[in-house]
Amino acid sequence: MAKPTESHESGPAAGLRLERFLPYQLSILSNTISSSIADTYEEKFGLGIPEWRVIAVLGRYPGISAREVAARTAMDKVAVSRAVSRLLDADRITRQVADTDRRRSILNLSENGRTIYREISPLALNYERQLLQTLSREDQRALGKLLDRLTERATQLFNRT
Amino acid sequence: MAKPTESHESGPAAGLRLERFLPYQLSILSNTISSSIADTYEEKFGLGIPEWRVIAVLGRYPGISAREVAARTAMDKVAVSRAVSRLLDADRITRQVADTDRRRSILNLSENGRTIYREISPLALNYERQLLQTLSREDQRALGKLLDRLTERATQLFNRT
DNA sequence: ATAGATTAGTTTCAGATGTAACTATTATAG
DNA sequence: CTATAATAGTTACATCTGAAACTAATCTAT
Repeated sequence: MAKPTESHESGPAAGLRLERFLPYQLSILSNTISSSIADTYEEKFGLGIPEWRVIAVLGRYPGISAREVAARTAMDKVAVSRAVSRLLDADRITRQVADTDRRRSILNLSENGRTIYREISPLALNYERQLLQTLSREDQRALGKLLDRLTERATQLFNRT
Repeated sequence: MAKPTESHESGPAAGLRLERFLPYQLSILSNTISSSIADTYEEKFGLGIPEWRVIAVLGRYPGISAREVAARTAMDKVAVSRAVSRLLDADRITRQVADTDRRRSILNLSENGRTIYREISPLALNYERQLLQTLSREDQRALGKLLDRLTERATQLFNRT
């Protein structure tokens, strides 16, 4: 595999190297992690990431509506609807109609779903721990802050037309 | 919107809060940034992210093959193939057959493609700059290192069956 | 030289995803 | 009250995407 001649470019584009470009780096990192996790969820529980997110949030906030699930998972309502319908099919959650507002659903983990939640949560946390092991405590804290700040900033930049 | 009762859970799953879960945070951040950028590329140049990545890498490494593009963009060969065929249709790149190996293609930006590259690169870099503005120089450097280290680590963890 | 294995790239099929349209219900303005 | 708007959730459609099968060319071992 011959090393390709690097362009002797200069001018406006000279600084753009994909592998140093933050959005690209983030995308690679996020995809690597997500697909690694997705493989585990899929293999062990037959769960996709959207379904897993719904379970995670229902484990923590029982009885919320699909709308609230969407808000807490950054999924859109269509994705939630689909995930919910699969989880219902597999008897992993239950749904009732809210009697105060009959448009609204009340979602809960079924016994089955709770079992999955209890089994999968430690796996998730363990995976995260393994990832973070490569960083010092201090770096871990720093990372969290940096990501929070960037997320806020990205949302700002995104929301101006 | 009533605040949902928080689960009084304890035990193995007690620590899992989605919004503090690194894979989730990364996914949100990456998606926010990517879709913000994608909108710009799409609106101004009619380019999707895969096409943009191919252009970016060909701008820097003219004459490489589809296989090498894939290696440098972390796209799979199918995605590259599709991006290449769209770029060819739009006359943004050229393709010749390598005479040393007639399976291999030799890809280059067309004049048209070079123009796009020159226009879009500064936009990309500018967007990145705007993002990073929220961080001090030092934090920017720290971020880069942290992401590199995590990426390496994630690849490790991912590649062991 | 030639059979089998590898590699580059494309095509196909099936499932995932996003946008917009739609249904049912509740809220609001007059 | 009633008409209109707004909200929760689902469905339909069109596009995207990944995995696997496929084609063509090259390599390798005998």
